[in-house]
Amino acid sequence: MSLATDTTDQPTLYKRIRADIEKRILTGEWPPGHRIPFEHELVARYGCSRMTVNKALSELAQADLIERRRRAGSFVRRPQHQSAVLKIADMRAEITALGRAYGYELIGRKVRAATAADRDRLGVKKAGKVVAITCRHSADNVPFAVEDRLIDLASVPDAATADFSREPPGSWLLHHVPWTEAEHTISAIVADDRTAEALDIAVGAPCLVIDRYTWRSARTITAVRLLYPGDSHRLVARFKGG
Amino acid sequence: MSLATDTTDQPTLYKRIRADIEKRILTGEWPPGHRIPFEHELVARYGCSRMTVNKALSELAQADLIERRRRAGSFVRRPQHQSAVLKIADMRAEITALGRAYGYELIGRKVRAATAADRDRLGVKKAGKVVAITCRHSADNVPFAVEDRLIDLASVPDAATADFSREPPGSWLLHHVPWTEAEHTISAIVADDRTAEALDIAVGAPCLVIDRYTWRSARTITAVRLLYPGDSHRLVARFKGG
DNA sequence: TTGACTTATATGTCTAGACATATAATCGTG
DNA sequence: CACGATTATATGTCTAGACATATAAGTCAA
Repeated sequence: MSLATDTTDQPTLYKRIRADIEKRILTGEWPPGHRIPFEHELVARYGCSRMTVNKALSELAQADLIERRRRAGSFVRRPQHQSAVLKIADMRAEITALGRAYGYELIGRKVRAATAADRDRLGVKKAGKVVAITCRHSADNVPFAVEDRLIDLASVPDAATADFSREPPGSWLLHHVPWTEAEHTISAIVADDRTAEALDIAVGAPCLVIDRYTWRSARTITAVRLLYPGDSHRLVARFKGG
Repeated sequence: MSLATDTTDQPTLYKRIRADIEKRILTGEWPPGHRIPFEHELVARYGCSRMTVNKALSELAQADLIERRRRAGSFVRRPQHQSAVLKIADMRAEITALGRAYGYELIGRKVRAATAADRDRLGVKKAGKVVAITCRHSADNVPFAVEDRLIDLASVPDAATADFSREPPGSWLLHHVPWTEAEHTISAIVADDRTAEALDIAVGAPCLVIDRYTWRSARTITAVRLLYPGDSHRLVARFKGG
């Protein structure tokens, strides 16, 4: 006998249970520290099997909204107020999503033996060959970002012969390297002469910097630095509220 | 008869299945587009019930590593190379995590009727009272960030009487507002006179800006702008690789 | 009071089924 | 050949059990 199934069962049962609990947490009805009803109580309330409420609670635990402790129960977690999910979209997707025309231009490309600076930047010890690429992304023919990239040819030999004059190296890598992990570092600088010219901004104007370091199973793939005009571009990160 | 359970079963079965598949994806053995064995095949391979492999695959789907399509099967997804999880930690936690001494200093605090600019910043229509707070966070007595915050008193009446001279408003809110959602915007500016003085940097030096807008169930709580010296501070975002 | 031992219990995982549902593939028909 | 109807099938959800395990709480002795 399911009593609390008032809402039309458009979503599935476990999703409704999850949404139900989530709502109570987000509205503050169940504040941090509050004990969620035990699984057997929810089973009784929703008139379903334990596996169903378990699935709902497990997902809430995975989303860090609740904490589950054996023998003790499930508790609303304190919000990690200041953590966020930042989505740095693919450059083309990012620009077209703004309803603007994407443009790409290769500025420089060079294959060379890795210098000490290159090795340091890629985080590799052994000497080897690398490709250094400089290019520019634009939106409606206005410079949007300049990209300065290093690809380790020991990890991605094909990059030596790839044609980056039409396809951005980021897109090319996305299609040629199966799966990667990455670390981003965000900082700010002021534009030097070269940057100012490339982005068509004033020398001394603020720039947002994203350094991305990418690897696959402990093997370095690429290191890239993206420079955005700081006053026009914005990264938006939305806290995952479920 | 479980054949492929070679590894010692320290973790649980579904976790081993998940890790197994994840490894093949991350190493590139199963590239994007590759079809994962059907559930019934995995059931046979691991000698377990369907619910167990289903749990493993569901979690991989939730992590966006695979895509599941009815009748067709489960497929390795193309890596969303450039999306990332950015963790903006609590200021105190962030600084102490760096092994540095956290310092806090209230610069200004004022309760006032919301001006048009305040309402715009908070995204509210009706006039009401707000608290405006300016403060500074430091690491080892060196300025780390300046904070400029607006709290909507209609949502958080207690903030009118809270003592922000010792406790940073961020921490106070964390303990007094049950659960919130937030949106972050990251940009770069150059320091003006006031900022330069507060952060003890040169006028014209780059600054990283984080604007955070926080609400709870469609109700505005606070809007805050954090300014970091751009060359010394870095936000690190790690791609979730599972 | 303190520490070691025991017990009760909530969660964690797993099973062997079931029916629902979306859709790829096939089959027929015009 | 093109297009609509049918069918087969993989996933999605759910059940009613089971045993494992961590641990809060209670018990008892030093």
